[in-house]
Amino acid sequence: MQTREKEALDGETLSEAAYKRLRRDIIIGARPPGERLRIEKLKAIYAIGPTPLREALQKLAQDGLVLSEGNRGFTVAPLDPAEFNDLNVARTAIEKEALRLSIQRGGDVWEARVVAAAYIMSKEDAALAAARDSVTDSWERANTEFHAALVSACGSNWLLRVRAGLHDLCERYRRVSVYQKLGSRDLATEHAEIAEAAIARDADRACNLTEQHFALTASALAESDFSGDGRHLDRRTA
Amino acid sequence: MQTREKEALDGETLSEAAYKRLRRDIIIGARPPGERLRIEKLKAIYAIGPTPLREALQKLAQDGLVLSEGNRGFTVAPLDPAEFNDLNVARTAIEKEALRLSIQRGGDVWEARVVAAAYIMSKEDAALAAARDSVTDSWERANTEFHAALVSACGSNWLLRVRAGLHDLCERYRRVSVYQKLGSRDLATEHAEIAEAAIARDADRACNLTEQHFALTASALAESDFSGDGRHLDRRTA
DNA sequence: GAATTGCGATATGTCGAGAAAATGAAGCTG
DNA sequence: CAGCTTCATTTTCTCGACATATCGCAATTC
Repeated sequence: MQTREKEALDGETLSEAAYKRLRRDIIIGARPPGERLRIEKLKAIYAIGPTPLREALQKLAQDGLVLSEGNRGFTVAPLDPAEFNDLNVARTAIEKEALRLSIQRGGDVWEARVVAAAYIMSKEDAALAAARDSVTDSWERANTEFHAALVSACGSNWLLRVRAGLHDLCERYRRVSVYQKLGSRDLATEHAEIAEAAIARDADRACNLTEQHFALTASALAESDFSGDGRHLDRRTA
Repeated sequence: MQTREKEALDGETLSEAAYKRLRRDIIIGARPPGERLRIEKLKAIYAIGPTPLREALQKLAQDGLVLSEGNRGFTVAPLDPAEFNDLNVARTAIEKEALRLSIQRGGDVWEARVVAAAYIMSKEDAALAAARDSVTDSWERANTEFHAALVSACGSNWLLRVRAGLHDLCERYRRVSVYQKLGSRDLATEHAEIAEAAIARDADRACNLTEQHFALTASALAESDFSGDGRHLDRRTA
């Protein structure tokens, strides 16, 4: 009886724990793009031995969040506008297909989840428009759930898995972008319209809106000049 | 496209070597679906220590070719018809989008590559139709290159990366399927028509043909009863 | 004075052994 | 006889230390 609960918490291997913690730290920007990830340093920070750390880094490299060079160690993947466009093309294609399938196949529980996510999202969008400081984490959570809810009924776990991976890769860019071009966008309306079209089962409209939604983020980001060149910059302004 | 030949071999990490060898062995079926991958055993087979092996297995788990369970080791991912359908939905969506973009953006070198790949493919298709025994490897290579050539000009490295991953996952299924339902298909014509439509810049037709092409493989496989249950492990038969 | 080359220092990659966990079987209890 | 507990075996996971490769620096040579 206790075993189950303890397993879920304690039974996690250090390798998995390191993977999750590193992943999160990279996505939120705690480990800036281009930073070299030396094992000794990470060992001190996370209090984990070299083996689990290496395993975590290999997995992250497979995800595309970390670059692994031959015998030259690991670095946080740099942030490059060109690569984001690239990434966005792939993400948009997958999101549209998943959305179309989801609208086609979704039932009551799907609708309910979308409605609930849209409700939260509207609140977060409003909060973000008002004060753009401490909202990020909860806004990102809401945004993630909002889009995840929309495609959740698509019926293909692999489509969802790929989508989730690309979503996470984009999140790093998004966290840089959202602040900068915030004034000129009406995220609340964009999100509301997408949800509305999805519930109304208007797949074409929902897909078009989503495409525009992603494209706006992409164009906003194209103008951003985040210094993600690959040089190891130690600190960034929070 | 590969890097320097000798350095790539000498400077290659054991971890990478193990990854490549295991990956290939799993895809071609040398390590059957459901097989438990015990470290000690692999150590003996590949003459590599536990650490590089574990790193390779973690990466393969990230790819979806291997399942990694908590403290219970690794197993080759089972082959399940339902999952193949799932996989095929994702693959079809991505392939179609990449193909559309590629047809739109491809230039002379792209056309040349497609023509060349189609030429090889026609020969391999003919050979496969004639004698269905030892053709597999070269046929698979041709098939891989054929479809890769078609989408190569899509302009998004991430789209290609995701596509390649799904392609590899499907290859295991394909290797089981192609033989069984071979008689009822005309692969040569299917491939030729796709290439023709692509060169003619008829994106809609090329996408539709590709979708059918994939769907045929999927339906052929749905009837196959490969024992990918995870049952027949390396357990000695009583 | 510039380029090269050899050497030292740092970091990465790999191995073997030990700790933690799971599996399976025997023994005990009701 | 069934179900639970206990214990031994097997396997996985983690750590520390060694071997190997890379990078920076200084000395040497043309």
